[in-house]
Amino acid sequence: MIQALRGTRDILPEEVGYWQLIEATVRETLGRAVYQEIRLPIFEQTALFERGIGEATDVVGKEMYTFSSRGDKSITLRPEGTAGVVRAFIQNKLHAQGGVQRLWYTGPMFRYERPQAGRQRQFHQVGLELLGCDAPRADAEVIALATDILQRLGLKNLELDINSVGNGADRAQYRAALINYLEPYQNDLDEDSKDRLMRNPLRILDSKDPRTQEIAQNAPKITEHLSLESKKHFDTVLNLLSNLNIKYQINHCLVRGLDYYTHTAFEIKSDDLGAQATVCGGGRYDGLVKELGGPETQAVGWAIGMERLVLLLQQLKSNPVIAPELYIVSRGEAAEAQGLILAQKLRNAGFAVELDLSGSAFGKQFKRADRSGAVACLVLGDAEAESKSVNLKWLASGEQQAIAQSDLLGMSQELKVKIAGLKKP
RNA sequence: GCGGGCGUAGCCAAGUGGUUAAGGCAGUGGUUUGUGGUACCACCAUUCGUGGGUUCAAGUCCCAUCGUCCGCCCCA
Repeated sequence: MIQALRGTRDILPEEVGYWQLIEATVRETLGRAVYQEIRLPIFEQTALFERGIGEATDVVGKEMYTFSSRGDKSITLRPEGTAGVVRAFIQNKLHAQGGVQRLWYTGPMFRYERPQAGRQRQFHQVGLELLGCDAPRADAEVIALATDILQRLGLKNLELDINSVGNGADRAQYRAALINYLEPYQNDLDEDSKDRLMRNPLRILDSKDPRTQEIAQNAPKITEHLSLESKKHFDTVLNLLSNLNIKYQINHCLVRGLDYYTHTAFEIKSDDLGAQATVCGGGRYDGLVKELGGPETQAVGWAIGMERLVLLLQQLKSNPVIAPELYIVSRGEAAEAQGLILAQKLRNAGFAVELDLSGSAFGKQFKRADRSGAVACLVLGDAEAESKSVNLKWLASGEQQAIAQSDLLGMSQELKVKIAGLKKP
């Protein structure tokens, strides 16, 4: 048997209701904030990610699906969305429209990793980018939209962690201070952290190794090494969040894994997900547009992991099912033909109609009608076919009434009201 | 990439070397050939993820492989 590749998954009808709920909530919430959807290619030139995300990051270093296409061009399945949005922003000269660009996207991303709960090789994100604004209000708006979406989905037990990684100069200065602090402890650090000491010392703060954590505890904090301007930006963002009644905690160890982040970095986490706890991650990336060849453009954004959101929603509510309102039971050649026509007409009139195609005994068809969750049956046998009528049977009460087929559509308003009243919530 | 757990029908499972692989849900047929929801009856794995091996005998032990889950790592 040929099966789906490791780390990929089928999303079956029993699960897809959650996805649709998330998509509808995102579309509505972001629509109200006047963000525009953007749809982008799933693969790009490898150089886009190498330059955008950073050569030293794990994502670029060991997790990309990279291959050469005919003609030797190196292409990569996108491991995240921001680099592509920025590429499109530059290529289509969206900056020429002036003002800010508010964009969102959704779709599959690809990273070659060991699969785990909440972690696939093909996974899905919905993400948002606000380009062309350096005001702290932009950071706050973007974070508020993320918490809105999660709240409207009914999710509880979420925590917002926030930190500032400053601008390039702040970071260089902090990096030196951190290395200076860590060097005496070099031999006490875990293996990964030793490797990172020169390459990417900020990530050491994130280590889960107990001894390393102990050392990191007393490390200098980046917020103490920010320039006045950076500090002011961070404080303002925090203030604005408080004004919006958004609870946060400053996490001095929060350092995101992609190189392009500047100033604000944040994560929304859940305790109900195991090791892959981050539902939403994002931050400001003031240097990326320029780095990729565009004009100097400040920007801020985030991405939400859809699979992780689905996992949380599944703990909260059952999958919305699509039940028919009307179920058509028919038997006999003429009746079956008429049933098909009625089904089409009723569907066009706005009813959810399931047609029993089995041709089996009436008893069996009624049994299926029951299980389908339908409110009423339309029954057609030889007698009804002969008289061009139909038996309308209400399944809860068992009441039946004979109706001329030609009268059925004229009654549709009345039927809709009655069905709505009888529908199971 | 590293370490560990698991893999019996569509789903949940019992089974711990002795030969017919429990049970439940779902499904199909019947009691009921024009009327359902209940009940009862029957059917539903020559086979235990896959491939090798050990043994007189393997779902049960060993090896490999695939998948899945947990942790590391990474991140959404």
